[in-house]
Amino acid sequence: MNTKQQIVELSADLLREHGFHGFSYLDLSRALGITKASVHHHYPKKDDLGLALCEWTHDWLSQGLEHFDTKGTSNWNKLERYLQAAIKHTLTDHKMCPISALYSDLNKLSEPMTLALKSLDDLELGWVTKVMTEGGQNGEFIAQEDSKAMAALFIFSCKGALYYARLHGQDLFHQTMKQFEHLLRQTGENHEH
Amino acid sequence: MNTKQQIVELSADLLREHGFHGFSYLDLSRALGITKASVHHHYPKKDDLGLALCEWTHDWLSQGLEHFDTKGTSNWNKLERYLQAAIKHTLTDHKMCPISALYSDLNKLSEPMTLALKSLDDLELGWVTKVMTEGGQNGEFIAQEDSKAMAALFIFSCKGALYYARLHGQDLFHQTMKQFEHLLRQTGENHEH
DNA sequence: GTCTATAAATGGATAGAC
DNA sequence: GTCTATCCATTTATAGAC
Repeated sequence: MNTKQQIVELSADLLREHGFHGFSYLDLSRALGITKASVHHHYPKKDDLGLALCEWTHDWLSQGLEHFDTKGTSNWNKLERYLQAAIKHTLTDHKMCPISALYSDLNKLSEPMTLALKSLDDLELGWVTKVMTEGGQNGEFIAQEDSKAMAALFIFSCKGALYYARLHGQDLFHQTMKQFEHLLRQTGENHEH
Repeated sequence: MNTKQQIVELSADLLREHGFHGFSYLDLSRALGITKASVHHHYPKKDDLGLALCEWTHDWLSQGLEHFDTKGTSNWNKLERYLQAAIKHTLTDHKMCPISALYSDLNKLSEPMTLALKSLDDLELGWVTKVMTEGGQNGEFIAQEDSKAMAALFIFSCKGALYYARLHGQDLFHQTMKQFEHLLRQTGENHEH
C-alpha cells in the first residue's frame, strides 16, 4: 500500500478514536515513520485530508449498507445487521462511528467538509428509510405515514445510545434498541437470535 | 455581577456555541476586557472552569425541569415543554444543549468532568423516566415495561434531531418528534397547541 | 517522495509587580 | 484583582535541499 493510502487509513482510525481535530500531522508522521513535511506533501492542507476522509467514510458506509442488504432477509434483519455492526464497531472495538466523529467537530469544519458530511447523512438516512418503507408495506413493521421520520428515530436512537454507552455502560444501548424494536414491530416478544 | 460569575456565564455561552475545547482563555479575556492572567486568577486551570460549567449546567437543567414539571399538566405536556425549550434554545438561539456540547469533547475531558457529566445525564434521564412511568400508569402513554429505555429513546431522538437539524433543516426535527409522539401515545392525530 | 529547518499562530499556564 | 512579561508545548504550514 502506498503512503497516501496509508495516511488515509491511519487517519480514519484516529478520526474514529479522537475526532477530526483530535489528531495531528505529527501523530500521523510518527506512526508512519516519516516527517510531518512528507505528510503535507500528500495532503497539503488538513482540509484536503478531511475530504479524503469523507470519501473513505462514503466507501466504508456503502460497503456496510450493501452487506446489510443481502437479498432474502427480512427488513428487520437488515436493521439488526446494522445494529450488530454498530455494536462490534463501537462497543467492542471502541471506535466512534466516523459520521458521529465528524459531527463532534461540526462547528469547526470547512464548508466543503460540511457538505460532504451532509451527503453521508443522506446516504445513511436514505438506506434506513427504504428499509422502513418496505417493512411497513409488507406488514413487518407498523404502518408509517413518514418512513423518513421513523428512520431518523432509529438512527438517532442508535447513535445516541452508543454515545451514552461510553459513560453509562452497554446495557443502556441494548435496552434502548429493544424498546425501539418493540415500538416498530408491535410485539411483546424479544427478537430471536 | 462579579468577574468570577461573568466568566462562568460567558463560558456557558461559548460552551454551547463551540464546545468546551472550542473557546480559550484569550476569548474570555477579550470579551471581558481583562487579560488572560486575570482569568487564570479566578480559574487557575481550565479544568476548574470546566467543573464550574458542570455546576452551572446542573442549575440550568434543574431549573428547566422544575419549570416543565408544573403541577396539573399532563405528562405529555411536560415532554412538550421540554421540546419547546429545546426548539427555542437550539433552533432559534442556535446554541447546543450544554450536555451535548460537553459530549462533543468527551474523549478529552478530565475524569472529574466526566463524572460530573454522567451525573448531569442521570438527572435528565431520571426526570424523563419519571414522566414516562407516570404517563404509562395513567394510560396517557402506551404501557412500558422499561420506562428508562423509553426515556432514553426520547432524549436520544430529541438531541440527535437537534444535531441533524443544523445540517438538514428544522423540518427533520419536527417530523422526528411527531413520529415519536405517535409511537408513544398511539394516536394518528397530531397534538393540539 | 522524503528530508531539515523554520515560520507563525495559538493555547494553557506561571512569576512577580502594582 | 489586575497587570506585564514570559514560558513551553502544540499545530498547521512552507521553503528548499537531496
